[in-house]
Amino acid sequence: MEENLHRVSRSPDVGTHNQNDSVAEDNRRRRHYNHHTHGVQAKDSADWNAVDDLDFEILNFHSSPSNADDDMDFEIVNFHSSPSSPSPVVTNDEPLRLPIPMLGLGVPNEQLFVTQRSLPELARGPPYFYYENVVLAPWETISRHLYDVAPEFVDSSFICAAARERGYVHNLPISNRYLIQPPPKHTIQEVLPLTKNWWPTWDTRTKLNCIFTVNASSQLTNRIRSALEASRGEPPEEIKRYVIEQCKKWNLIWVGQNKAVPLEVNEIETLMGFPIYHTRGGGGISRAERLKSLSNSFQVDTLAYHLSVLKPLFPDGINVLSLFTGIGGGEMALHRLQIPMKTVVSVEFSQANKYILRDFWERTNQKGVLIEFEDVQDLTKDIIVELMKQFGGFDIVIGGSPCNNLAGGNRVTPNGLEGEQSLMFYEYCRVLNVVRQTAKEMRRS
DNA sequence: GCAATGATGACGTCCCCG
DNA sequence: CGGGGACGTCATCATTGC
Repeated sequence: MEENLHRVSRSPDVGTHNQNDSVAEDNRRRRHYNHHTHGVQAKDSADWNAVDDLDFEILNFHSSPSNADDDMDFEIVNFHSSPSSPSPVVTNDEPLRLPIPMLGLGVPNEQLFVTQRSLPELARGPPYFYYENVVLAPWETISRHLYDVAPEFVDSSFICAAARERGYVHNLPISNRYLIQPPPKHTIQEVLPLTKNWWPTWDTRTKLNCIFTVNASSQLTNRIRSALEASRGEPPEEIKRYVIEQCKKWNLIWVGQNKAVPLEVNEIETLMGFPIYHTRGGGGISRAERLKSLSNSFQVDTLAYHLSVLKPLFPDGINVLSLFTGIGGGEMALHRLQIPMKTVVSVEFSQANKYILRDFWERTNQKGVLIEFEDVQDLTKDIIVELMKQFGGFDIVIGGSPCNNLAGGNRVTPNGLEGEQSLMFYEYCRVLNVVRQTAKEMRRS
């Protein structure tokens, strides 16, 4: 398989090691990074962004709500790349630091804004790429395979009512981003107003945790209700602690007196930025499949915020290569941004997800062409080149590769980036390289 | 009856923070 | 240093559907 080439070229020792060694290596590296996480976080993340020697301007806004125009007190901080790391390239020894809070290059209504960044030469210019994965992925390796572009780490709880910590590696412009309207509600109680009637005062949650594939059982709801009914009035601290713990663990919401239940499918659809019934796909898709597909999806508002910079660049529409499409979070973002999709070439293994995307495509009366592939390995170099000649090239390659072997919940096959599903990352790289290389050749001729 | 689908609970490790 | 949180997988029953 071709991704072996990537793996062998990754570093001299990996090809001969088994998976456990590779995981151990990643763990060792992560511990090493963790050692460096103390200190000024903003500076750290800026340094990691500083893949060449240009400085960064970070604006910290402290605007007072009364007279925001006059009283705007902002400081411009110039961070220089550390003299101890003269190499402009992200290497194994370069520490990975997660920004705290996880605001990426800035999100609406928050104080941190990075107004410009410099990309490595190889990463600059179209076609654009946008790659996503979980925050605990081995980003130093991922970044190295994506032209050394530093990931943008964003927690979607700054944009919607559910947490979703993700890293996004992309070469998009970053100025003049905007949210699609209407902006998502920021709290659980706003998104699900009926819960307000039943939400106990001692449950102080306003945000949901990350949405997973696993679902709480109805037994748990019964256990919680029994525990609360046993005490009339204010429950004792011990009961409260137990209930809160379970609510957080299973993302429960209050829908009745002492009734804490798991989220319904259409509630998750709303939280993830999809219209309700998006994953119904015209029927025939089980509830379990819908929940799983949703938990694996993009948060659409977050994605659209990043992609919004494309709107003025492609007034006539855009050609999209969508890898690991899933339920079409990228397509939904572009659709809600009203960026016409002239062509979408989609790669998706799951039959249910293909139904969902096809149903979305038809239901929203898309004028463009939708071409589907099942296996990313069918997207050979020849086929990619042929598609590009047919449509005049792709404008963006978008996708989040599988995280099964990287996710914290996986206790069976936590094999890291070389795991059976997660190594699909290297296929994203392969395809992206072909697309960017071919685009370069097409421009020359 | 049988197969397909749903429900349930057990399972470990990393990272961060207070 | 201990607690909480993270795009999950599997075997085992129970239920549904033909």
